Amino acid sequence: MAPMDADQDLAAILRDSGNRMTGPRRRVWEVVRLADRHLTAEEIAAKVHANDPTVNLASVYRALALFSDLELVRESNLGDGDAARWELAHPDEHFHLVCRRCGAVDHHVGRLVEEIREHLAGGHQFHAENVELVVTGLCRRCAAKSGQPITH
Amino acid sequence: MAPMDADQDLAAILRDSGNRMTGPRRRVWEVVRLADRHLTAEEIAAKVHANDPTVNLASVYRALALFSDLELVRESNLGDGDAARWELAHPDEHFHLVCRRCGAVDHHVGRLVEEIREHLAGGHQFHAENVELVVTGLCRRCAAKSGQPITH
DNA sequence: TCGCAACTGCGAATTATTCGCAAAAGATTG
DNA sequence: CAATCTTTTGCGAATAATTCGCAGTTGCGA
Repeated sequence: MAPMDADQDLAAILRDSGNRMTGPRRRVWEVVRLADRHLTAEEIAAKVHANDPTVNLASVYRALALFSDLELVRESNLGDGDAARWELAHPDEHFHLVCRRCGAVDHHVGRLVEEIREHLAGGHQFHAENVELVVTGLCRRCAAKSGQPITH
Repeated sequence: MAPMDADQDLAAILRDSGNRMTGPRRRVWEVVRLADRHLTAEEIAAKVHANDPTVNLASVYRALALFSDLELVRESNLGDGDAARWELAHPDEHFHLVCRRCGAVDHHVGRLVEEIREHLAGGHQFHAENVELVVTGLCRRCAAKSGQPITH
């Protein structure tokens, strides 16, 4: 998908939802779309600034909130309590493996989330919309050297 | 379990882990132990204040952090991004159903979390310690009156 | 090209949580 | 049961992520 197509797509989605295509939104969209992993708002802002240093952090937050409403991106709070992360809202359901020692976040695509949805669909008096599954523990590398002091 | 027993238990656990039994800790423990649902730090502090208004909010946070280390309580971030909630770390695995409209949090005990653990135990290069599953959507009551404006 | 609502940058406000520090209180020992 | 040593507390200030208010700017339909 060439950049311009993605631009056109975004412009169309925005227009159809009564919003405008703007510089900050285009820049944020580029960054999130090309990211290979979760990014915090600060990280996104930093990458945006590489192209256009005039874009404000508040506008990054506003763009992300809008994209989230439009279900273009997905916000997750990965348990560490601190900063939220954003990623492209691709259709594959997945969950996150967060290493409590080194902080690495691994995506894991599989049927698990679907199974949870199915489980909930049967009999539960709850209309599930969003399933957020975060597993914390030790990644392979950190499990290997377990016992050593934690250095962040 | 009479209050004094729980006190004794807490005192023993604290002593064995090289910590001291103190007034603030006892009060926070009482509140969390008797709570029938998740509480935020502010809510816990308010209930603690009913018994002893001199206990500081910072001490509530410190007590909760300690209890969390000792695996007496469990902290969850229920996706809304804002304040964390605490609950007793009972052995039943469970997950949370959060209504995005009225904010109600429902506990759900079942085999689901165990199944997730089993799923992860097989073949994944990750040592899972904590599974946090938060499902957001609409509770029965709110799903019924869906379409009406959201009033928090 | 005009006009106006939508959007932005800026800086200040909010809110949950943590920190530093001096004073207070538990445990331990004599 | 007093002395002491260490942990813990209360307090208020510091942090940090996110949001808000507002005046100025900009996208875009007419």
